Amino acid sequence: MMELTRKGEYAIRGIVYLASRPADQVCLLSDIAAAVDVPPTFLAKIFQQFSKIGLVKSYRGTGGGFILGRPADKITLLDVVEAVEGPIIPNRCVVNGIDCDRSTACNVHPVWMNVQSQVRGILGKVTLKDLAEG
Amino acid sequence: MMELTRKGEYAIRGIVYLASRPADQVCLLSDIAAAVDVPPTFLAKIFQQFSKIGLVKSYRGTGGGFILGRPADKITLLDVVEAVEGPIIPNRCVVNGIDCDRSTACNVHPVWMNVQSQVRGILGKVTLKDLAEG
DNA sequence: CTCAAAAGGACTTTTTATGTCTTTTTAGGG
DNA sequence: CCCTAAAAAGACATAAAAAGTCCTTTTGAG
Ligand code: SF4
Ligand code: SF4
Repeated sequence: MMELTRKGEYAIRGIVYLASRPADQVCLLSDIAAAVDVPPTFLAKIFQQFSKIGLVKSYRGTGGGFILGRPADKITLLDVVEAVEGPIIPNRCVVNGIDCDRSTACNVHPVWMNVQSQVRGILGKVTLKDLAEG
Repeated sequence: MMELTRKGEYAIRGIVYLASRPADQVCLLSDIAAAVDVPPTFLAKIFQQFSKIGLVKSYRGTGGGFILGRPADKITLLDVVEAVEGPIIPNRCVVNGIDCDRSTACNVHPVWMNVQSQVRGILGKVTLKDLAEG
């Protein structure tokens, strides 16, 4: 259970690679895709999602490509994962507001809240800078 | 991401209910299913899985049903979840032996190992006894 | 022998994951 | 202004997993 999808794995590989390049250098999607071994059309979709929420900045047309949307130490693994996979939700009932009718009396509920909190804590402390360097 | 499937949720509800009953009382699957609001045929499959690995003990024929396979404080939430959902695997590369060719040089890899370890730690410390009582 | 209950296996349906393809927009350079 | 490069957008296509149903078989008590 709890398995990251390929989309998530590809997303991480792609943006970590981008973070490993000189910060001011615009990278072609096709180059990134080749470097991290991901189908280019699929990676394109992923980077479109990144672009919408500002994780990367895109330039169109000749000489276009991608750069990070902010410094690598200001983007966490949690940002990246949640961008493409949605929020970290170990169980439906941890979604704010939308909880099952049992949640008040349920002893399992707090366990999932705890899992969510711990996982978010771990992923939120790792930045692209950490991942791109050694 | 990391969402428990319905099967997992149903599994927990079912076995927690069983743990809340007197330990020596054989419970009908149909009663459990009704009590926790799960399709009986689906819950049957789940309890068959439990039975195979000894989480519950089953009795067939007239007067048959299910009881826990061992005391409620010796069954953890991790046991239950892994029984029906398989091992806790945040990413493919954390499976022992089966790792991607990048794993040695990959900085993300240890993060997933950490996530796996934390989640297993949390779920492994919660027993059915904890969940069945208050 | 009969009835009750779980076990097993074959199916079906729905949803999610994993892509591809085509067209459109944007931008730079001659 | 035109041509070309590159990302954005949207419509598909295919495959796999999730979620459940149905039918038959085994087992056991009375
Ligand atoms: S029964 Fe408990 S753990 Fe399950 S969805 Fe409801 S509140 Fe959450
Ligand atoms: S690239 Fe790193 S995180 Fe991704 S599967 Fe390989 S070892 Fe794991």
